[in-house]
Amino acid sequence: MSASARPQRIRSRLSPDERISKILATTRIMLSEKGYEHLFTAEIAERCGISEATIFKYFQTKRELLTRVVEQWFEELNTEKTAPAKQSVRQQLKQLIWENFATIRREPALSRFVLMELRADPAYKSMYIYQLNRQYNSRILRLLKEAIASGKFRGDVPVRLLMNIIYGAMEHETWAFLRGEGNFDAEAAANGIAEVIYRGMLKPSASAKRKQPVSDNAASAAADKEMPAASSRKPRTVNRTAATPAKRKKSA
Amino acid sequence: MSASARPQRIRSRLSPDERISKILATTRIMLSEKGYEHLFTAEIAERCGISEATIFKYFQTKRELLTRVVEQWFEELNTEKTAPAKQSVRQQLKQLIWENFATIRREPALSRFVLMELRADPAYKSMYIYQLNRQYNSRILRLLKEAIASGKFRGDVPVRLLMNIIYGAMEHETWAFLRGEGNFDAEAAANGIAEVIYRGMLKPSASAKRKQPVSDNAASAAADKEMPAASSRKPRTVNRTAATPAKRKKSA
DNA sequence: GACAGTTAATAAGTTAAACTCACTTATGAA
DNA sequence: TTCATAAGTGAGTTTAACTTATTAACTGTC
Repeated sequence: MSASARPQRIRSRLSPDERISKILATTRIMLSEKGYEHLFTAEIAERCGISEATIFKYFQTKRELLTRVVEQWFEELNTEKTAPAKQSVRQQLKQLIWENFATIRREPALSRFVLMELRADPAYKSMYIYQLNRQYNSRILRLLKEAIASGKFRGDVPVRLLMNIIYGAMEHETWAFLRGEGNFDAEAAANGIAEVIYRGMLKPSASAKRKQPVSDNAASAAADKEMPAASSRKPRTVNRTAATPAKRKKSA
Repeated sequence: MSASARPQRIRSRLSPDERISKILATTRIMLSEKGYEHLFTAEIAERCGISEATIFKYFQTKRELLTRVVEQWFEELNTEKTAPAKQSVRQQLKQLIWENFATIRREPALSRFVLMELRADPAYKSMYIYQLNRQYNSRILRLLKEAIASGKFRGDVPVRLLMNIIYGAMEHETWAFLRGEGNFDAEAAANGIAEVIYRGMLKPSASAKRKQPVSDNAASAAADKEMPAASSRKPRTVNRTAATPAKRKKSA
């Protein structure tokens, strides 16, 4: 076999931007497939059809590469705005929580990486991903602030605490799923969380409208209209990526 | 200097139990000092005055060693029971949450390890630490169940969800601290979480006792009486330690 | 269409830290 | 005193992230 056997190095030689895109895209797919702890730079390189050294030409560390992947993901998420749909606060809250669950379900590996690795990073708050995360959370934040400002919600609980309750609850509802223990009921969970928060925050005076029907199924399906503008707050002076390398990185 | 210079190998040669105890104790101290990502088996060995190989004689992996450390910690925590103090549900809830915060503050590094590493382990639910964690949580769980059973709390929200809300909230309130960004206000956070949960769960009918004074400071200081027995549920068929090695562990 | 300068890409390393194994030696029982 | 047992270790191996010296693909110039 092999008539004209020339090993012929058909090296592709892309522009940095193209190469970086390709590495990021491949990494994202592989991260979803294998999960963080089973993802190796050597394999990423192989799948990209390049050498490992090339990856490290464009990314200082493996961690930086993964962080960039997650940043891209969040940028996507922050683009696809959903409808603010004139609903009750109660329904909006549930809807936003449900959407958050949907995001986690769509990308378990990426979510896991954020929760496990990035959030615990000592430099987290100075990372770009922190800003992106804030932006992602801003819809719920705005809803809560408005509900308080308008007098529907009580003013004696800090919004920050409310956010922590809501996001903490979502994460906890989600851990078994992220561990690979099967699906979770986003509908029920979103409803439950929204319910407790809503009832816990409703102003006593506002309970003229007594005994609302607590059930509220359906209303899932993520809508996709535009939102005014409002949330185009730019990251302040934040390192794009660049956090603690934490691992190795000798001779810095 | 050095009159009778004899290198003299004063090898200690302890019994397995003693050696294991010493390694565990040393590891716990070092984990608190350095944190998980900067803790190396070589250093642990050095501080124990033994060779690295000895550590691996008694612990299959570094992860197993750390897991054992955390198990011991939880066993301690589950022993030091605090007073059930006949207080209102609202006050008990706050108190228990506050105690949980106090535990995290006392051992940030151990807490971080549990939250970051163990909880995300695919085998988490079959690990001994999962049982210990359940036992640790059982006080809040019991409180909630009783509040529901007695009719004080509504019955339309699953206790599991309530637990997730409470523990999720605590974790989120705690992350900045665990990242090393300074202290947190356990008093305020415990009060806020208890407040939202309590109001969110209170049965409408029970609001005859209208407008309770919401403030409720002090009441911190962990008491330390005994509790009946009640929570001596044995771990079912659960591996002591033994989870996914996840890293290395070749030629298994 | 040869030449040179630039820079994408890589082969062949190095390093760190978890883990292994063949061997050594303290100890206690006979 | 001897010897079996098992605690302990020195000197590895392995793996996967990261480095560096070098090669060669492309670009513009004449």
